[in-house]
Amino acid sequence: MSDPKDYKATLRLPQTSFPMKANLREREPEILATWQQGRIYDRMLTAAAAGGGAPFVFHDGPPYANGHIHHGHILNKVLKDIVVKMRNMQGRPTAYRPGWDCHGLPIEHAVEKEIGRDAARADPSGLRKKCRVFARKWVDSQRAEFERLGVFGTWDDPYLTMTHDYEALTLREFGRFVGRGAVYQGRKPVLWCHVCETALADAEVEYKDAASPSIYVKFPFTASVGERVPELAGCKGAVVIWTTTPWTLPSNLAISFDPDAIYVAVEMDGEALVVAAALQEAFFAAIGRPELGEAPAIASFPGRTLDRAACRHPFIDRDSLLIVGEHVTMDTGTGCVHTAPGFGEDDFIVGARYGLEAYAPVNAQGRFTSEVPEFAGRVVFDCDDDVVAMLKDRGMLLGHSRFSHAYPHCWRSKNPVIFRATPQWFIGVDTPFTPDTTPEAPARTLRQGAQAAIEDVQFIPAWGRDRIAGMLKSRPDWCVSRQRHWGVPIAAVTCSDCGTVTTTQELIDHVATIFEAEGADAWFDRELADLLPPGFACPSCGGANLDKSRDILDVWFDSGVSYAAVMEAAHGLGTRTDLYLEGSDQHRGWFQSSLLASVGTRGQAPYRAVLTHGFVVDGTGRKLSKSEGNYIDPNKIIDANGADLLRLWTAAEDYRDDIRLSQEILNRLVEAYRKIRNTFRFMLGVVPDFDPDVDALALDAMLPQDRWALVRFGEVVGRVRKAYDAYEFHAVVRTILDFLVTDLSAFTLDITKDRLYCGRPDGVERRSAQTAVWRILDGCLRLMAPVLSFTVEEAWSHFRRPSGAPDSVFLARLPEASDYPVDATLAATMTAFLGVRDVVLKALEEARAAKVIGHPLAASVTIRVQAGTEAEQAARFFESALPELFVVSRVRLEAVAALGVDAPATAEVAAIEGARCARCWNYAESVGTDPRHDDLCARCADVLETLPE
RNA sequence: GGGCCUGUAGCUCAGACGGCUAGAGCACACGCCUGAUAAGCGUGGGGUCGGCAGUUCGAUUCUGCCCAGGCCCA
Repeated sequence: MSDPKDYKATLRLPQTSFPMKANLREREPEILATWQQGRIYDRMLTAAAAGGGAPFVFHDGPPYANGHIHHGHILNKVLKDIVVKMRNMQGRPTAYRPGWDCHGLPIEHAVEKEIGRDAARADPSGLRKKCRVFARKWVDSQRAEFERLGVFGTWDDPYLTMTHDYEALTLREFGRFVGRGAVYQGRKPVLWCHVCETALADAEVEYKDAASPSIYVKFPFTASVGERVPELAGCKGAVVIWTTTPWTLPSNLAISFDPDAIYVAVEMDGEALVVAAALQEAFFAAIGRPELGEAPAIASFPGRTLDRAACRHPFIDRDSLLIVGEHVTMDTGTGCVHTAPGFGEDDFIVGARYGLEAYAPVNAQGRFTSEVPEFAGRVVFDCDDDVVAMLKDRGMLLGHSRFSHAYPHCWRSKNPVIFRATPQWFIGVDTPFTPDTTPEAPARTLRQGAQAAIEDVQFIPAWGRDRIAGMLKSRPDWCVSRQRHWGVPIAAVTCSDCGTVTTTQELIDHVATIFEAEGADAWFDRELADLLPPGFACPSCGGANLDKSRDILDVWFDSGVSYAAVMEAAHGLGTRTDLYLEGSDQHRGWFQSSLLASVGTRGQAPYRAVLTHGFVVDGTGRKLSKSEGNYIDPNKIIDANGADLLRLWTAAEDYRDDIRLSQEILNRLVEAYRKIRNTFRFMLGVVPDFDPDVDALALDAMLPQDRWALVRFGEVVGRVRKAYDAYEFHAVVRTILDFLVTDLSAFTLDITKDRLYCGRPDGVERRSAQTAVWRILDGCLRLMAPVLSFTVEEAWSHFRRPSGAPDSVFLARLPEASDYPVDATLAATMTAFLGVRDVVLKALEEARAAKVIGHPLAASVTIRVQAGTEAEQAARFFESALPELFVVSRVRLEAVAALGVDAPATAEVAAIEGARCARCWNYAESVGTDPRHDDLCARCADVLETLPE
């Protein structure tokens, strides 16, 4: 007789070339290369289309082509990729054409820094060419980073908002708004540096502490005040405002009140002063009359009472309208807010509601124009003291001090900036119109149209609709012009004879045609005469002395028309896409600009569904920032653990809320990843000699416990598919992981080891287990492919597939629940049985603790169940398999009339007597009964006889 | 300050017309195994369901306020 160890060679122990160590850092790039060489993305689309399923139209929101990608990009792109792969694997061909937003200030800013401001100003065309190169560089960089994540798409043919055709289309879409009369030229306050003589973007200002004058000013009542508030009829008095910019007082057109707040009129020195009740005390203290802080009011009324009444301007011969606005706050001042629509954003918005003009008698150098004769020609900041003096002379000044606060300064000149109303182009949201595409529809405004359109959109999560609706409700007209160079120029001309500024759809279409051939650079490079339609003249005076407009379009307009540029124009995929998927900041950004662009021209939303995800935050829920030290470099994660870990992270977290990222979370995910990988590996290891075409057993030939595994997996498949359809990827991961851990690793795979290792290689017992494992592995791989793309593809390449199965998992379909048996009776029996099993496992643990046994195969178990219960029925059903199901050597089952405990069963564990089979390690009475193998059980002896030497 | 949203064990997630001792996986502790081995199996501990009020016979689940955090505005 030989050494017992030799029997190991007679077992079918797990064997696979799929390595335990993932080493994704090296392996993922190899897999990427095979995808590229095999054109797997293209073939995936073809395979999906083969089933005749309806295409799913998905449209990528373009990231900004500047800088390396960060976690937010990763989250977003991987979510999109999961959608694309999942849909294709459902048989719905889903193309993914990534895009980039290429125009705009940040790039222009960066290039300007590089070449210097003077050079940029002197040669806009040269600046644009450098911007184009800069954007292209980052497109290439980000593309490589996105591809490394395993994201499928037409990376060799992305859409860029700076290509000729895109620029032309952007302008044409703008022309459609012009054509229907929705575009007007108006004025709007923008941040302005009077030293640089230029408009600034928010990103170009720095806030620094500065001391400003702080003054309280009286605006005397007109008779209208007494008409609204009877107590004040015929009474001498004034509304009191507070400001830190005295120079804006000549431009005051109104005073804003909080409509709901209570205001009081308090007598001081024979005069009624109106301030907010909440600020009465602070106000009188500030002007040195604290004794009036709690003085009784002559009158008390909500702000709305004074709506559209008027006061007199303190030193100019005109009225100041009393209005209400929600921007009024009660933290400082008097609650009565000085409103100069030409010099403040809030002022402008609230003023527009009352039809007040953006009055701004200040030129580009920051000097008053002749409209303000007292100060004409002087820089506004230098006039503060004189304004104060003038107020004092007229008895309109109530208090004067210095006030230190954060004030915006120009990033370049370091001078304080002002808001200044400048000419801009607007798309009116309250102008009624009829969309081009549905001329028969009744006219309505862009606002109304957009509000109606989102009713027909599915929002995931549902509150997205409320959020957009809230913004639509209060949004002002869309200011679409910018005083910049890097963008799509607004094709407009100024008549040097009469000063009229003109743009028409005809002009725009003509220019757009030139852009198609030469790009928007043509506007800068060519003479105006070359750009105009033949015979074009000033529509106002007929003059031909025209100048080019130097404004460009808001980049949100560029990306807002991407649905038209990409889906309609390029792919012919119709005017409405199935899904937009972006971060929740895009409710104000791209979701809204796209909505307005589409509703304004086509009368409908550009999307059928909008999915939003939250932002990436750290382990405690705070935003990530490099200065806070809570930033984890994504490249380090990829280097250490592979892109699949980031894909798993993306999928495993519930993106509807903010998504947390921390080292602990990554560590947990690494554990989960290992579990998944090891389980795949084990399953691959037990089926290397299983040919699904010839070795698979029919369901009724399988052992019931194996059949149950398929029933159970069918439930998992159903749940996972439902989760995919609802875009609940964290439920996908959770469902699969729980199944893998609980049902497979700890049960099915554990209990079938004996049959898989020791059973006759082609015997029914072994083939039954292999059939279950093979089918579950096959299904699991396909289910997980959209998430763990690299790992699954790797596993798939080590997996023995049926003949004719595709070589890439992405050419396969997701499994369907109907691929697996449904057997409610078997499922219920197993559920009852698992209750009994828990009792046995606990008893085994106690026996282990008491040193009665070590390995469970050394145990003999006696279980008692109550007669007539589900537990008895289940135990009887599995009676012959009980040792296997408990992984013990012997089980005695007894049914008793009364169990006496509140449990489905009781169990007693004893150390087993007898001999242990040297091959399968079971203690069996049959050991030694076969004379040819005196150290083996009967089963193993039989098996050994059938094995070739 | 406003709009929208979030807050259940160390981590990721379930849950509930308001009603039994609030669940799972991981992590942790202890133990077993050494024929999934930089693996595998078992058992166990752990939560005043962000806080405070209110409605109710009863609230983690409904309402209000507060605190913490996020996005977008201001």
